[in-house]
Formats: sequence, structure tokens, C-alpha cells
Amino acid sequence: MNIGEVSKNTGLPAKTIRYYEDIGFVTPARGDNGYRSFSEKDQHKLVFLGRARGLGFSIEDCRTLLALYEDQGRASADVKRVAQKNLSEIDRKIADLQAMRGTLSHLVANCAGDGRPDCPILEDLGRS
Amino acid sequence: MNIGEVSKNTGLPAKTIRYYEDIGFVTPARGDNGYRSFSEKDQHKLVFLGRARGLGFSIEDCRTLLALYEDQGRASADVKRVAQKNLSEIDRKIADLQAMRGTLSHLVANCAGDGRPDCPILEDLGRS
DNA sequence: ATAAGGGTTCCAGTGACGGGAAGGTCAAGC
DNA sequence: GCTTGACCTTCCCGTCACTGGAACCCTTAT
Repeated sequence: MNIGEVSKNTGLPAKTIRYYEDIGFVTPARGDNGYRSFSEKDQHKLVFLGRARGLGFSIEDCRTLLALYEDQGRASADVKRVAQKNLSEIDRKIADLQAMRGTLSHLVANCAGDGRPDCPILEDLGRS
Repeated sequence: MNIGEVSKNTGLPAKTIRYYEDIGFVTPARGDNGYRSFSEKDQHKLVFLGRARGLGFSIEDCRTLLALYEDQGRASADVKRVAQKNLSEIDRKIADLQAMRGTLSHLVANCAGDGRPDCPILEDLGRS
């Protein structure tokens, strides 16, 4: 398969697939014309990676997960540890965003949003 | 004031303050030795910027907010619009993260996390 | 005189790609 | 055979908001 078809099948942009080759996630064969020739297994890996990225795993975590995926003798504890770390990270990000959201929504609610210059948002940002 | 003191007072790293000068947020005077010499007003702006960044506003939004802050004839509607856009963006990010969190926490909960290779996390990522 | 602790500029790197240029290849239609 | 258009290739720069580090200058205290 050429990269275009793999892109369509996996939902990953061709640019991303080339990048994933650069960083060693897949190593597709090459045809005589220099085109990448992806196997089913390559495509399957890319689907795996797309899903892992979609769950917020970093590239390095994906590398670990892919290695575990291909290691029949893995311990599920190793997988779980990576996933839990990511989960904690996600929780931290949510908490950060919710703290921002709390302050900001309060300020927005109190701003008249009319033609007058008085604005609690700017007052808060500029308070001494 | 030298950059070190301003850094301490504002909580912003000196590197960040220099960067904020580069992009035109502040234009501190210079002493004979070439050192930056910050006024109270410069420092106040930096505090403002630090708070705005802390609420998730982008650099470009900060630029807009700073201009509005310094414009006595502003309309609070202009400020509110910027803030609401940021709030929407934050909401979108929270929703994305919570979707990840939902899937991931479910998978983590179902993973034994022991020495055996069976792992619902990898199974899900690799499902066909 | 020296050492510590400021300050300065400039360049490169981060994460995970995306945009776009310059060019090679392939299949279809005329 | 020629052209057209869609596809593919590599390469390099840009993103965002900084951060790290090198190489060097200035100030103050000992």
C-alpha cells in the first residue's frame, strides 16, 4: 500500500506517517520507484499508534506501549503503570484547566460587555 | 530595578521577561552598563501578563488585553469577547481531556496489572 | 586580585507535527 | 506520444511559549 491509502485507512495524515517512520515507529519497505510500501502489519501499528495518541499518550509512551504490544512475554503491570501515569497527567491538566475556568467564568459573568470601559476582567488582571 | 528583582517580584523567570521584551510587551530603559532598568509600570505590566497567561490567554490575546488595559476608552465588550473565546477554548480542552479520561480510566480499571501478559489496554489499542 | 553572583547576547532545542517548495512517478485520456 | 493531474519523494522552515547553555561583561565583597 502507498502512503495515501494508509492515510485514508488509518485516519493519520501522510505527514504524520512519514514522521512516525522518521522516529522509528514503522519501517515500511520501498518500491523500485522509491515509494513507501506499507504492509498490513505496518498499517496495524499505525492504527495502534493513532489510538494511543488519541488517548493522550506521549510519543515516548507510545514507543513503550508499542514495544510491550509486540512483546508476548510482557507483564500487564508494565502497561498499567504507563497508563496510570498518563491518567494522572490528564487529571492534572483537567484540574489546571478547571481552576482557570473557575476564575475566568466568574470574571466573564461579571463583565457587562457593553460600550463602557469598566471591566472586572481587566481590573482583576491589573490589581495590585 | 534590575531583571532579577523584577523576576522575584513578579514570579516570572528572567528568561520569560527578556522574551516579553523581545515580543514588545515591555520596553525597559537601559542603564549605562547595558542592564535593563524596569519602572514600576513595566513591572505592573508584567504582573498583568503573568496573570493573563495563568488564565490561559495566548500571547496574542495578552497583547490585545494589554492594549485594552491601557486604552481608557475601551469597551468592556471587547474584553469580554476575548475572554469568552478563551473560555470556550478551555471548555473544549476540558471536554477532550475528559473524553480521554473516560476511556483510559475504564481500561486501567480492567487491567489486572500483574505479571501476566493479558492486558485490556493493549487489546483495545490494537483491536481491528 | 579574586571569586561569587549578578547581568548581557545569541543560538539551539523542546513536542508533534504542518506548510510549502522543488521535483520524480504513474495512470488516463487524446 | 503527449499532456494532465494526482500521487509520491525529500528538505527545510514554522508553530507556541518559552528553556538551556555558551561565552562574555559588570558589580560587590573579601
